[in-house]
Amino acid sequence: MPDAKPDIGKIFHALGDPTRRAILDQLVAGPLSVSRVAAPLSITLTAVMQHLQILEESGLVRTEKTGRVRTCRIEPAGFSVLERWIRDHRTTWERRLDRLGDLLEGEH
Amino acid sequence: MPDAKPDIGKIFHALGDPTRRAILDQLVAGPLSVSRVAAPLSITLTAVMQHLQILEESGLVRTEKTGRVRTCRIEPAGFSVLERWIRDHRTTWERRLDRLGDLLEGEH
DNA sequence: GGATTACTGAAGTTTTCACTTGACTATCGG
DNA sequence: CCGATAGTCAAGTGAAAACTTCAGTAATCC
Repeated sequence: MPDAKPDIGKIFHALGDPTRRAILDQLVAGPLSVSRVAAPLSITLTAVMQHLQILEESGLVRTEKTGRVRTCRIEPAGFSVLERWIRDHRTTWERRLDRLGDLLEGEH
Repeated sequence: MPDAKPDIGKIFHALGDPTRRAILDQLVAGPLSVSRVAAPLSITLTAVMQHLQILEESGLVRTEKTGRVRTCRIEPAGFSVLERWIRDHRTTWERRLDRLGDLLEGEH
């Protein structure tokens, strides 16, 4: 099972860590092998793999192994989930703020 | 100091916890006192306060005490920071995907 | 003013997280 | 085939996170 169901909690948790955000920033420039992802980070390869696993489980990254090298790339679908969550929540409270606005306007 | 500087790491961390997302969902319907926020959650008032503090430090929520009751409300500015982060990152990798598309097109 | 309400503060506990070490497996190059 | 390369597995460590309990304090109610 390559990636899991889109769970907004996992996505936020994944993005909560600065190292994982740094990994994403690297991958934005194009797919990379695990060692290449690890190179600029001052932590062990193992730690990087653990981060990649969390990113993959969140649906933000997809990885694929060919031969002995595992290639990691951004999974845009994961970000769509995130975007949708924010859009939904924002419109909800904007509606609420609008109602509040109407209320205040009716007051004077 | 009511709220801190917008730190995307703090925001993601705050949103990573299901209880805190539940609190936000409540506040979307309008401002509430701490006890009212705590009522539907099966944890202690103290725990709720700790969550509220994290939410406030992330800039997603603003609280204000009048008399003996502290009122909590959503802080839309916090969400703007989040929105901007996503938009920025999304456009970055969309540009990358476009370049990739051009590349493939030029190949055959 | 005494009880109640609404929160606050300071511990202490348990779980989860980020990270390491060290041993191990599976390719690839010569 | 042999050695280097690329990644994987299984524990273990230390610190941070999410809770709890319990003892305050400060407003409000009667």
